[in-house]
Amino acid sequence: MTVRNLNLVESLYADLRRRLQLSEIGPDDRLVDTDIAEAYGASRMPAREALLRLVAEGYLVGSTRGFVLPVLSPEDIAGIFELRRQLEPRAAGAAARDLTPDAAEELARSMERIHEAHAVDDLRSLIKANLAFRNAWLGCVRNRHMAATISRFMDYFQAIRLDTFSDAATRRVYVDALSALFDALTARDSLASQDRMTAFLFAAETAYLAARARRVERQASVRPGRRNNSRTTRGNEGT
Amino acid sequence: MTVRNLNLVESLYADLRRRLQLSEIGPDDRLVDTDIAEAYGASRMPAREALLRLVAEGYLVGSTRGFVLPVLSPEDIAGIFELRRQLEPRAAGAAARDLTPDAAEELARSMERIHEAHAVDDLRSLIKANLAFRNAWLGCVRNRHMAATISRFMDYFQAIRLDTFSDAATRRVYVDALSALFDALTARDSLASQDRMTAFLFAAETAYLAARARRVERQASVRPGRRNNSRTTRGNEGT
DNA sequence: CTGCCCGTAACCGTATACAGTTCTCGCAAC
DNA sequence: GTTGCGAGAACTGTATACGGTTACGGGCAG
Repeated sequence: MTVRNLNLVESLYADLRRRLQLSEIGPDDRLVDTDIAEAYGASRMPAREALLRLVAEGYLVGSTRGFVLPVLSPEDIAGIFELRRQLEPRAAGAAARDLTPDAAEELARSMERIHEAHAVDDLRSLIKANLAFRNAWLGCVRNRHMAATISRFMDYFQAIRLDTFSDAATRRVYVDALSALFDALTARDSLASQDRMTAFLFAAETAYLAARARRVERQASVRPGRRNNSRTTRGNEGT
Repeated sequence: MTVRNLNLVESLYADLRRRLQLSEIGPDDRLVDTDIAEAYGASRMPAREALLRLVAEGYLVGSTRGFVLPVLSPEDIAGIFELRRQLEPRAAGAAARDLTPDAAEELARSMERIHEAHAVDDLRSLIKANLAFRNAWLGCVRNRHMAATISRFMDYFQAIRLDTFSDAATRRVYVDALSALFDALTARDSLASQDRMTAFLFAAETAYLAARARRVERQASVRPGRRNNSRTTRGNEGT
């Protein structure tokens, strides 16, 4: 039991990250090391280390009562999207150039699923297909540091994906922009891919800000003041 | 003893990172959690967690015999510099725009120290002044994610700074490029800062590659084949 | 002298234990 | 009904312990 396949903390980390990407962990969830450890049949340490790693990477913040999702400030959001605009157009251009046939097929499949899910309001499927689409083109980016960095900044927004996609009109704009990007990528047109990625990012930022506004408003109405629930977020964002 | 100021692993991490930045930890050093723990009067766990965090961020790789510096492949180097070229010109432009008087003074002091250290071949001082220069302008970058990301990718190259600076001719080119950047920054000229940062990065890449070649050559001559010392690097670069 | 083999020590990964801190909830007073 | 307070639970941070794996080095055979 001591060593199953290889490295317990690694698999715990991977699974937690997957759950974050799939939006399975929401803003109201609290992650506690003992719970996770129990769920995986491990002890506290591996769970704790996996959580701390997620904290170090900015996916979670520690509080005195479990680990929770960070609340991104408007400055954070603007900053992260500024970064993404610096990196992703370039990466998309590279992906268009180095696109493999397999990846092109995967992109097409994912795009198809995105359209379907969008049509029938299936948010879960939409999130999954969106993730598959992302992984497909990022997989063609040769620069692994570039791909990893982009992945990381994308994931900051995965947590409230459900909110992002809940509004059909906003979602429409998002899907259209993605569709245009898809065309450029599969045409293997680097320049067009760059441009459309830029456009897509602006659409994504708008969608995110709208979702965030809805969420804040909802929270304000649900919680009529009583008991300040201010997280003692002493998180760090280290790096 | 249990809680000194706040968070032991945090201070261990910070100190280790500082030592990495100051090139105090070289490619031949092996970091072992028990040693570090003892040196700081703590137990293994905090030391271990600090080390694992450094591994997760790509500063170290774990082996079965302690933690060591990763050996960057040519692809890694090219990739990281590609990233830096995407980010740092933009950041330098922002810094030029938002430069504070304090920061300008600090830049001037650092630049002075860089010239002095360069003149007298004082590599340690050069590294320190170089770091101070970097921190001064990065401190004016409002986008904290941008600044943090840049810092991180810069630090990948700190480990063999001594080698980078050991050759006077190479160093000359490096310092000249930095000097040009300094002029643009203190003139608060965003466009010129962008351009000169781009030029500086090419100079830095050249310097790094030259240093790396020297190091590889030196290693090859010292170690006449015998006993492959291939680190079992199962490190990951997670992110 | 050289190459192989095996014992040993070093080091990692995981588990368990304990102390300190902070939130929560119930209870009592107003 | 509301508010203040205190005991206990919950959770984190750190320490210690143990088993397993792998590199290292000395001894023996060739």
